[in-house]
Amino acid sequence: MPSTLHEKIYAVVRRVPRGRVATYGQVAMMAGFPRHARHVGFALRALPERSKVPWHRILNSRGEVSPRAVPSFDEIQRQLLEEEGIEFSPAGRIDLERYRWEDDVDDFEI
DNA sequence: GATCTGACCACCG
DNA sequence: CCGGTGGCCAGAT
Repeated sequence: MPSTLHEKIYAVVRRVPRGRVATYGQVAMMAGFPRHARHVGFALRALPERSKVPWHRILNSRGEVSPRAVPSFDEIQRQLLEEEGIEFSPAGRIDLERYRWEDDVDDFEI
């Protein structure tokens, strides 16, 4: 029975639709860990690059790409998001009001 | 098992 | 929006 913390988190992240984003805290809450936002980051960090899990759709509360240990990944993430039609502000930030994923609403976009 | 670290968040000013 | 503070907790050492 593989329901570990990571598994649950991945399960939630996997449900994030294309062209939408979610925050770490949001994912944590949906996974059933109201105050374990950091573990979401942990779980995603442990994730292999070419995983099916859309880790790039996870942003921090301010709607920007979280700084990673390896800076190059920031650009990769941004590129992936732009490919999905998500626009970045000049400051490299995303309008959460516009792109935030809510469990109820799973379609209608770009 | 104590200590440190971290892809964070809410809260306050 | 920005920066600092406290909190929360699974891994790594």
